[in-house]
Amino acid sequence: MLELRFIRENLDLVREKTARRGKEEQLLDTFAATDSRRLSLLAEVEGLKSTRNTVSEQIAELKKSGRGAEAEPLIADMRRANQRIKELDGELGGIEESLMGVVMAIPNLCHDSVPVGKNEEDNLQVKIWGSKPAFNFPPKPHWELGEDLGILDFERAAKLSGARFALLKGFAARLERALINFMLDLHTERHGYTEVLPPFLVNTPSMTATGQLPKFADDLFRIADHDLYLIPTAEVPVTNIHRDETLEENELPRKYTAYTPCFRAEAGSHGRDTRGLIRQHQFDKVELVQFTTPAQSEEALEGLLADAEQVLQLLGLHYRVVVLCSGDLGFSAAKTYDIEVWLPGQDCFREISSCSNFLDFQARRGSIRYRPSGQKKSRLVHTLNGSGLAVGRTLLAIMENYQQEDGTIGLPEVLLPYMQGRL
RNA sequence: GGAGAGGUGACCGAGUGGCUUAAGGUGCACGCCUGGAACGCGUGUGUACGCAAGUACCGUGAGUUCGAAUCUCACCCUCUCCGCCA
Repeated sequence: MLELRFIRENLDLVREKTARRGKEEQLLDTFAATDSRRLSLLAEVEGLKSTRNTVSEQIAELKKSGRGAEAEPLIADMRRANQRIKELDGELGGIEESLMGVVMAIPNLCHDSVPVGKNEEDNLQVKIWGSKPAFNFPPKPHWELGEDLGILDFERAAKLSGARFALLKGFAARLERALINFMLDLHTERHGYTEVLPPFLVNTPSMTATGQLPKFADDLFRIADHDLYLIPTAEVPVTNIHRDETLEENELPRKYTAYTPCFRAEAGSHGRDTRGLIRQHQFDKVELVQFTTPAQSEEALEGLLADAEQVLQLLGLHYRVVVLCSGDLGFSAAKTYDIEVWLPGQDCFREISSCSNFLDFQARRGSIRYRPSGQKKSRLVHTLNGSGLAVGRTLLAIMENYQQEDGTIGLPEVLLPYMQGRL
């Protein structure tokens, strides 16, 4: 969420930056009208309340000094004033609700280093690492490899749960677990993150702070009869650890890593990526989350990206980094790097990590602050997060990149300690 | 799920209708004192909205009242005991 006063004073800038994302410019007109209506209502009702407070004190004085009778006309006045206050408060409540609706729907401002563009075709490649592995046989997609080896079972998963679920067996299940441990060990031991294991169900305020609600409820699974949602990413519980808190400046940056399963309804993606592990309702992810001062966040994004890249480098997987253009940027993000891993079985790069700087957009929604050393006024922190990495996609990338002519799968050396040294 | 106790500022803790402008303490910041420190003394110490005056905020939401931290109702959370359970 952007600051109310900032939008009011920079209406054209916000309008222009929202337009760069290619959406919802008319929101800003609604904002302007609703905002000024709110301000005038506020002035009127606060004036009345101010009077009421003064008069109530007078009434107290009169009653105390035994002149209760003289208070009667004042009390009658206040009864009338309260009528009006009630009306205005009611109207104000309605206005504020719709204003909130508008402000919550305005996306973050994109960072000036973000290329302007319409969709993913305008994303800018900023780095490429490694090279495509050479095969002297036609490489297969992971679903064929997995079904042939009996380690990926989509049919039975469909029986259990439906489409977009997978049953991992034997080597695949073991490899999934190995990858989780490998990633967590790397980030905690070498990159300075603190490991956390958060709840996988969160409430509405948590989903609202990170930006999934109110706009994107359709993407979430909700628990019937409870104010609880299955998390679509560990970003939600981990960022919310410090919701409604004030941190000390010397505690920043704070870096957390968490393994969680992630649950996504994938509404609106019917027919896309229907085969294999690419797009599931449930998948595992190791997430990186950072809380920083405003001065630190730009550099922190580069660091977070490097931490995620390190996983692929150690696994020996060919990848590239793209910076998302304005039109492809997520709602809450000011800047996002996607890491895309090479998949020889499908002859393309696919997203395996998304690393974003949210500036104070989430911090304002969740009231996450820090106190600059020696100052009494607190400020909003900056939040960042990124996948480090999506575990399911890492698994399938290993399967496709390390496949052998006989249909078996090799292993990156760094995983051997996690796989008891063998398949 | 049942019974009981409780939720007040960064923290502890007082406060059952109007000098509460939330006492007192701890912590923290700044200043004085000191060769330097401790002790002591003094000052300050939240958030949101608003250009400001000001308004709102004592778990959340409704209500009663001229006036609510304080009274009423509902809900949420924490603790103890019981039941159930991995």
